[in-house]
Amino acid sequence: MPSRSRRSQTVKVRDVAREAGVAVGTVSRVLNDHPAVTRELRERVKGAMAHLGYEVDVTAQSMRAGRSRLVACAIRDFDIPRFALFIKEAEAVLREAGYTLLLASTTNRPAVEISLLGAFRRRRVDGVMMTLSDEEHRDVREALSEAPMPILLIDRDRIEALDRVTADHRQGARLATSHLLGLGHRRIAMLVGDIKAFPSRSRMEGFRAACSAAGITPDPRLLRENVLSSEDAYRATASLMSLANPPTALFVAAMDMLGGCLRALRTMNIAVGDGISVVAGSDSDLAELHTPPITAIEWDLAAMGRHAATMLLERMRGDEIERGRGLTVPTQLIIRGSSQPLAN
Amino acid sequence: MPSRSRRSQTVKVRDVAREAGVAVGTVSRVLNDHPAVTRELRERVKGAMAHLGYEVDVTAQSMRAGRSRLVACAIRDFDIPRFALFIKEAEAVLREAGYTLLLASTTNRPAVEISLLGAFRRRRVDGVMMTLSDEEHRDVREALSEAPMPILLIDRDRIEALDRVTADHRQGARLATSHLLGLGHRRIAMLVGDIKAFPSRSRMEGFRAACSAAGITPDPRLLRENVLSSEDAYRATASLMSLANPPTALFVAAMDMLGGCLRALRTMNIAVGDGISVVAGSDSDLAELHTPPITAIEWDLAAMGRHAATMLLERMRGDEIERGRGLTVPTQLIIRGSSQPLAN
DNA sequence: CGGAGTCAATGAACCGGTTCATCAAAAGTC
DNA sequence: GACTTTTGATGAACCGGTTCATTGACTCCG
Repeated sequence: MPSRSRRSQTVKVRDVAREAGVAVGTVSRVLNDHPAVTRELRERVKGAMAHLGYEVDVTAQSMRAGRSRLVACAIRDFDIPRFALFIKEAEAVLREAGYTLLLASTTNRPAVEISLLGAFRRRRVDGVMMTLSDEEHRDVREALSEAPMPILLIDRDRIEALDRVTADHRQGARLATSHLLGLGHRRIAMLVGDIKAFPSRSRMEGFRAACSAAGITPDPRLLRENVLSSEDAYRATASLMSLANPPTALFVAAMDMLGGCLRALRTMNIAVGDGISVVAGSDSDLAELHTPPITAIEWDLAAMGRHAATMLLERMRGDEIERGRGLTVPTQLIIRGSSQPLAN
Repeated sequence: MPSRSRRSQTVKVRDVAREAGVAVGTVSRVLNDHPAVTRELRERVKGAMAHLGYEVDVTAQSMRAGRSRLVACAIRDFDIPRFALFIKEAEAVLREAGYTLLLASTTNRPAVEISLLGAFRRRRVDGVMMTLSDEEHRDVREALSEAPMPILLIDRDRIEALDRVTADHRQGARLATSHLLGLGHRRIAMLVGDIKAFPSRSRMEGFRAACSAAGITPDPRLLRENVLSSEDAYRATASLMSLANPPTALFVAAMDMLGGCLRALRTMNIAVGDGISVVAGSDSDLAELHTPPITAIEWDLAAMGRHAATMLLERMRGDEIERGRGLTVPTQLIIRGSSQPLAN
């Protein structure tokens, strides 16, 4: 059937009403399961709908209702493998509740974040889950405060007015660092991502907390920030291992950067575990199946996705809830062969 | 500013028109860059918009225009890491063209696929990119043929009327199999996913083609279909290696299944390369950085995403193009240490 | 039996844009 | 200078649902 003719002959509430011999308002009531319709009419209307092959136009519903049943998710970059778990679970919860997920990537740029917020607003999106490249950015904060729909932050914590779901990166980094210190390491290098964002910031805090608890002052030359890609991790690792006094342990604290780090060590012929201890900031098949397997920090991203969607749904429902609720999922350290006692 | 009061005082075209002292039609023209507006009025209207903080309501536009500027992407399961690359690139191309991406997962079930098509239609989605669990499924085919918007298939090839973007899995599998045969292997086990879907089907074809070219008849006990998760791969590998006459080479031809396979081999203390040769159906950090590194098939998923989005955009534009265009990206074999000559 | 109250059903108005028939003014033509 | 054509601007009608004031029928109660 050619689409042109279909379009012109789509069935509307009026047609259903005529077919069933009722008013359009009654058809609308049936569509929305309004109780004030007699069983008989309800059946008749449903029969007419089935007979004519009627389908509601969600656009028209949205326009009148002022809500779209769309929820947007904007994250830095959704080719981060484990992050897909978050999205998957969130989508499942949202779809269950009748919402459809809109996806966009911010590429970690404030300007994109702001323009996306505008696009979501123009689409009358009912709720937003997102990360932010810089929580202190003036224009971003302004755009957030002007947004008419609820916004939930993913792994960000600095904007008190907004709900958020975070992982306890501070704790994870503290565990990892203490573990390495307990093995005798003193020269521990750390690779983190954008220090303006909560995850890297709190990992750094955890690292420093563990160091100072052990009475150690970290060597600033061993701390590398802004490691945002696997290539960055490669370069940072190569640079660290070329120092006159290289680290004895490497804490690759950013997500999904382990590959670049291991690649550099392999290129330089440095044995993991033996030549240098390695701890990864997030778990993966790679960490688990590497030789030796890599000690890693782990947390439940699927649960984060579920919680995020659930909290956002509550907020969209307009329940009277205090502003800026936070939920934190715990992190844990999985100790494997890549972290070894310091030789001699 | 409380959101309730905002909602009631949103600025509309009427307000802009009044402020600028023009008709609503003129405001609409300015919004849509219609040429028949004098520079002076255009400026005045834009000034009024800026002054009042006007923002179009995309919902209202969609309703009148009959199109939503939404494109839906539905795939089996978007926690397949490398697949995220496809989505990322597709989203970038679509956003550039003014479209927003809707995301949903089909969980590989025909019923879900059909219901999603309904949901997309009700939302007046302008185009769809999707995978299918079973291209021969009657109800799915019917739902596809009744869809009023263009649909592009991702890595599926059986529905002639629809555009498609595929990878040359047949070639990849042929290369991998020939490589193993060339190393002397005769008992080659193969793990594939759902044989009803194009990727697994064509991988199997490539495998058989390579075997028969070498005059070899594959042992059916070594062919395991329906390996859909890492756990399935674990079980299949364990079962294969427990055979009285186990394979000497393992072709893990499904995407992202390598982890489960390697886990099983490690549990059973079978050395990769030495005890058994392994070839992976898709590349990954794990394949590259494993000891020994894993020979793998590789193709450009980012390019697939770009092509898919571009082809769909052309189709949505209504260009007069022949139906059912297909684009295939090549596959190649990256030979690494996990595939070794058969001992003795 | 009359009046209040309940309930189902009605259909016009509305949501916020776009479209298009219509018109006035300016430009072009002879 | 009169007539045609072009161009810019107008605003009512429309897209396809939902909402709500109104109506008519029926129930309840004194």
